[in-house]
Amino acid sequence: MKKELDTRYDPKNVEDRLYANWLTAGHFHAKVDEGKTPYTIMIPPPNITGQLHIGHALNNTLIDILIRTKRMQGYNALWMPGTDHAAIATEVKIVEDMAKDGVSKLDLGRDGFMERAWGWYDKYGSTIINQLHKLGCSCDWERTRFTMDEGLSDAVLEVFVRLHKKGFIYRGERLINWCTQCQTTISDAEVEHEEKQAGFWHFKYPVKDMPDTFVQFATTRPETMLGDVAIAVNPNDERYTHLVGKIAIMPILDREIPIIADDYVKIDFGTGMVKITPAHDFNDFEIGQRHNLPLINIMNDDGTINENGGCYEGLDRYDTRKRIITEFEEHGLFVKKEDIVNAVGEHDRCGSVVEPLIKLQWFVAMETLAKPALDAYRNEKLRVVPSRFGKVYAHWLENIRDWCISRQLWWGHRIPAYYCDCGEIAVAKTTPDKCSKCGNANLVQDEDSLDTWFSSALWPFSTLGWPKETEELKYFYPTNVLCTAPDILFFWVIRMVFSGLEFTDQLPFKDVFLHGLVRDEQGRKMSKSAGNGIDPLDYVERYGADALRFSLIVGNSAGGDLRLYDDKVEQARNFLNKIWNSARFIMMNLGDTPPNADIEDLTAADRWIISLANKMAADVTQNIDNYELGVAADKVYSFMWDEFCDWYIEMAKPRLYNAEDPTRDAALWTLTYVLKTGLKLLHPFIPFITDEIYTTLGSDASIMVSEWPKYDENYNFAAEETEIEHVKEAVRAIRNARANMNVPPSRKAKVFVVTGDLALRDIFKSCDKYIMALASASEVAVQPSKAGIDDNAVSIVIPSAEIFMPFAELVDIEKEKARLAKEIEKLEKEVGRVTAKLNNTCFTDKAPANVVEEEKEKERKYKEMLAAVEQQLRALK
RNA sequence: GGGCAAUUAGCUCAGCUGGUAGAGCACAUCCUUGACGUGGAUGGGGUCAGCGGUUCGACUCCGUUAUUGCCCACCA
Repeated sequence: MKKELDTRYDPKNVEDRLYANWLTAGHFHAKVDEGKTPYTIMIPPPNITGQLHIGHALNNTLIDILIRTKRMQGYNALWMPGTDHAAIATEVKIVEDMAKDGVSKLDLGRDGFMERAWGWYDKYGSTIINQLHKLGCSCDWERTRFTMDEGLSDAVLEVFVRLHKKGFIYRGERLINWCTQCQTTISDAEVEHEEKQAGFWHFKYPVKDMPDTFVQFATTRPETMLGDVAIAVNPNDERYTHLVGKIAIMPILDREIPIIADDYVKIDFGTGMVKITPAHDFNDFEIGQRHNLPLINIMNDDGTINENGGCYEGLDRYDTRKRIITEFEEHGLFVKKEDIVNAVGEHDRCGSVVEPLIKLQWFVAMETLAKPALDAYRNEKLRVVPSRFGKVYAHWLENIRDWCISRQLWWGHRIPAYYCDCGEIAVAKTTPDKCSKCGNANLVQDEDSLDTWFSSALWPFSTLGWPKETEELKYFYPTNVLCTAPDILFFWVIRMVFSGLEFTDQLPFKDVFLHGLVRDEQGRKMSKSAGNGIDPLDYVERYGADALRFSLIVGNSAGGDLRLYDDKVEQARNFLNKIWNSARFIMMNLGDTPPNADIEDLTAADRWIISLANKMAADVTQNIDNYELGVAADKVYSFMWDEFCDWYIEMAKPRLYNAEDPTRDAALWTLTYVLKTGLKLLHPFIPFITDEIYTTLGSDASIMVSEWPKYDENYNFAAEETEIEHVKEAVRAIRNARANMNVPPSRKAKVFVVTGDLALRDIFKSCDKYIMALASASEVAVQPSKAGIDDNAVSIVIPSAEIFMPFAELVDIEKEKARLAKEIEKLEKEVGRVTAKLNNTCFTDKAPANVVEEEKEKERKYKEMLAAVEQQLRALK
């Protein structure tokens, strides 16, 4: 049944309706099916705290393109969705929310807090997931998982216990990064270093029993002097050899500290003397270990000074800094302040300055685990796209340090360690009945929870049921590709790789496909604080999901950042409208029965466009396989708009408008066939409009379960491709000449096409109606010579022919002469260039034969054209 | 301090394995032709950042400089 479409495409009438249809039809759901090859992608689980932002939109559009393509190609495509509990990010939000009600964590207690947190989860946990529907994401929603699900939590416990058993998880007192704001430890990856202007204060300490002798040093953190336990110099520093072994006095506390020698100290930096504070600096910690120095912790968890700071106890760290400087000044022990640029570690969540503190924490020993992850990359088992990020991946693994996994938070997986009064620690998935050593039944579980990335590291297999050996796990795992932004390469990607290798003996994915950041029109990073964030749903509202998706993809390369703004989305919207109208046009001309045509019935134009579509299908498929999605989108875009709409449809019109035309059905068949091919290739990018058109065209089933176009040698028409190129060339030349003379399209002209080549004459004759339709010609005469053509006719030379248009009354002879002269100049230049190249024996000797042959052909052609134009110029009176 | 990118038309960006540069927007002229003015036709505009090198030939490979951006890093 023939249907009419509106003149404009309105996504509002389409998107929600189709999405509901897809859900009802169950097209997103992937079941284990040994008869099909699985293709799996795990969603990078969004935090339950947030709203969908433009980065999610890009990420999930990319994934959806891959998934939809593979699904159409016949793979059993599973896109597993889910969310991340995002320990600290969520806990901070919940605490803020509680504060509005005047309630604190301590008020509620652990159980009360968790209850409230789950309430938060119930309320907001699905926000982003639901917003993904709007984008058209074809996730298998029936399989939605959450990192704190029962199954995933079980996986976390299993992993913790196994790693502990193997000795990879240990508990120890180490220097860790402490956030005084969030009051928790954080991992190295969570510390951001930013270069900032900082003070660099120089002080001196007196030396015991050596009047008028001082040790002078500098620090960016004077408050840590309260924890100084030594002064170090380089053992080869002759200036200070006599001081090594002596005792310096830390004046405020009257603490006696040794002067030691250590290679770490650089002789030529500063005074060559360094204060050593093992409890508050990573380097100093190591030096302390080497020299058996005590650890003096001077700081409370909230950043105030503790009892070890003498009279500074209770004072904030920065107030202490100021006071200490003043106090040293008063004692004449302050030397000077320098302004330097220094990289200070800040917590990536809250931005407050991180303090290295000594704490008893849980760690994962990384050295052994990292090795296979590194090997997988080096042996090219793991492919990183774009490849440059592979180096970043490798560099991180080569320099990896142990991973601090305990967090002083409640929202998360509680560490399965149980303490007995006797000192015994049990690590087990469930609370042990009694202590295995002393039999005491009163075991107390560790208060801390795990780093949020500990659970997301297991995501590719925990979501499929691991540690249970489910059939889903066997079938869908390992996944095919992990698609995400490079900023979580260290946090997440690397940890999934080593976890996968350790627990499943397989890489969790074969490819890592990394994309860039979405920026605003000025190229700034989008952020809430800058107020330049774009709500993707706003674009969906204004232009539709397809337009947003397409604007995020077209013209972008893998890993590259992209700017997004209205113009771009409008461009995409216009493209959708173009597609829509091409379909509308075709449907208007379609009869009640579907058009039918055999290959023999097809004209050159039909074969030409079919051949292009055929090649494009192969090209685009390859681009998608290589994650060159921007290139793929670009190719279909210009095919559909330039070749199909602007050329083919226009060529088909005269045939459609003539009911008697014997090739009318062939044209209709071709139009439908090529449109469908284009729609299919576009469907992964713009799922809604393509399905709407496809089904309106008469298909009962959604395009998303149709077959992906494949290259078909039967549809390769090389000869017709060049034939139509000749015709296009002629049309362009005529249009060009007419535009030059300002001849309106309404004024038709007779066109003479002159060529000595019989085959070319046949082509032009058979395509005369195209030239008439496309180049405003009233009549096309194809002939072997110029016989009968007025000398003053406008003449144009193209490689395949000479074209004449008798426009005598319109032609300004002088202008025409000038135009031809310019043409001659252009051709002479070409001839000169090609001839020079061919006269160069280096070129003819060394260049491949086909290249030389091509150049010779060009030379012949240009010379021929030049001669023709020269003759025309002479002919003008 | 290292590492990695980018530098192509006025603007935003494509350009795979080396063979005389492309798109969108903007601009100019024209067209209300029976799908679309969210359209069509034609045109102007680039020594592909600079300098060296490899090559018959380089936007494309190598080196180097400059500018910009990102990542990593315990120099007190």
